[in-house]
Amino acid sequence: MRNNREERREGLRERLLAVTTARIESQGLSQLKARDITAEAGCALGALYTAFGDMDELVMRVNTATLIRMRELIAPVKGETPVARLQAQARAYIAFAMEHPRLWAALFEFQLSPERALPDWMQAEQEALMGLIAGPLAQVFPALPPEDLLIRVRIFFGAVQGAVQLALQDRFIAVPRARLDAEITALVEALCRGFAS
Amino acid sequence: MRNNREERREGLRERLLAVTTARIESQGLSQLKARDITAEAGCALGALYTAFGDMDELVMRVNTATLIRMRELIAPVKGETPVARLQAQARAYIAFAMEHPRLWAALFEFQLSPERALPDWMQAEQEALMGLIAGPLAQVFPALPPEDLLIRVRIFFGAVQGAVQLALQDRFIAVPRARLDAEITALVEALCRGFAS
DNA sequence: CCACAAGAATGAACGACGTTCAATAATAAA
DNA sequence: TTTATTATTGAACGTCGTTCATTCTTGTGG
Repeated sequence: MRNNREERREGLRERLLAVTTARIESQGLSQLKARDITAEAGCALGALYTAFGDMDELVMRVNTATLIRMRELIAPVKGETPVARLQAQARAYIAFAMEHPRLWAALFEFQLSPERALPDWMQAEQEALMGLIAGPLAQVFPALPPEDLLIRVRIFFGAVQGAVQLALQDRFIAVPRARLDAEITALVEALCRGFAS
Repeated sequence: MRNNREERREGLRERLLAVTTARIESQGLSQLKARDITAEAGCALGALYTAFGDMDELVMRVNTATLIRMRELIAPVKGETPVARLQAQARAYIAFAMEHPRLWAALFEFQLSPERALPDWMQAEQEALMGLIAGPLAQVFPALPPEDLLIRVRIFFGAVQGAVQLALQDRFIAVPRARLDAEITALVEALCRGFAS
């Protein structure tokens, strides 16, 4: 049975992914150890390397799954206007970040070795997430050529992401949820109104 | 001679700081090793721990020095209006980030263990850097109460920082320097005009 | 049902890392 | 010069990710 083999292999992969996701969510990326993961998953240390190339790949699989979860949350968000839609999307982003702070933090705490290439499947998901705001942004800036829109999307996404990150992980100035929502909503409004279309 | 002792001790500290700074700048934070640093500084491995508590403290000293360098570059920047000044400050920030990309990246790549407190001297320098934009921002938003201004400063700083970071470290969409300057200048303009004062 | 080849799982071993500390060397005091 | 104090040293330690010879399991042909 070829089937049986691949099923077992896939089962191990899924168990490892689930355990790793749970451990990142409960203790953070920095506390992640291969020995803890395999012990909790009920397999040998070396088994991890039969399912994934290395720890980096495992973490990137978890992060990609996180990006997918975020995309599935943000994609259906609607709005009466393109701007209202972008604002609602930003609030959905905040909601996820506050609900799963360590999973969300792992997205940027993880640093791939500089010489290694980002896997296609992760790059694709990053672009898919950014693609969610490309549509509304194209409506807000109808005169912008496609290649300029790519840059604008990144500036926009980076601005929202950076503001949320600084607000949420600042240890000294606690920003209440409602206040953060209001600030980021205003931020999106400002970006849409203020940029040259 | 008490003097002689402290001088030697301080000399070692400065040599280690200089070597660490140079190594971060040339190879990045991820390639930093205690053995390399002490070998290049001409001291024993253990000597590092007579000068600094651990590697984290050494890196935070370098990062704090980087924050100081940035502040010294940004502080004298003037502008005809508060908004123009903020824009010029943002461009100075970009200039530093592009001139010293790995030193700049080390500022957010470094992650202090969650249970450890950020040292006062680093927190103070972070606040000093943010304080540079508090003045102009207070002029732009004169009606904002002081405690709300603290939050606004963080949203503002985070947005610029996030946009620059995503633009500079994106491996697929290269944003030319002139274009980044223009985008961030527009971003600052939009933030100042768009937010409720 | 058995024997056997192919593949998967195992965990001891490896090398690299940050950190520690008993031993040594250097320095100031007597 | 002798002695007490302090600074420096680098071997050793514990922990980590990763590898790989060995063992066990599984699917197949007689």
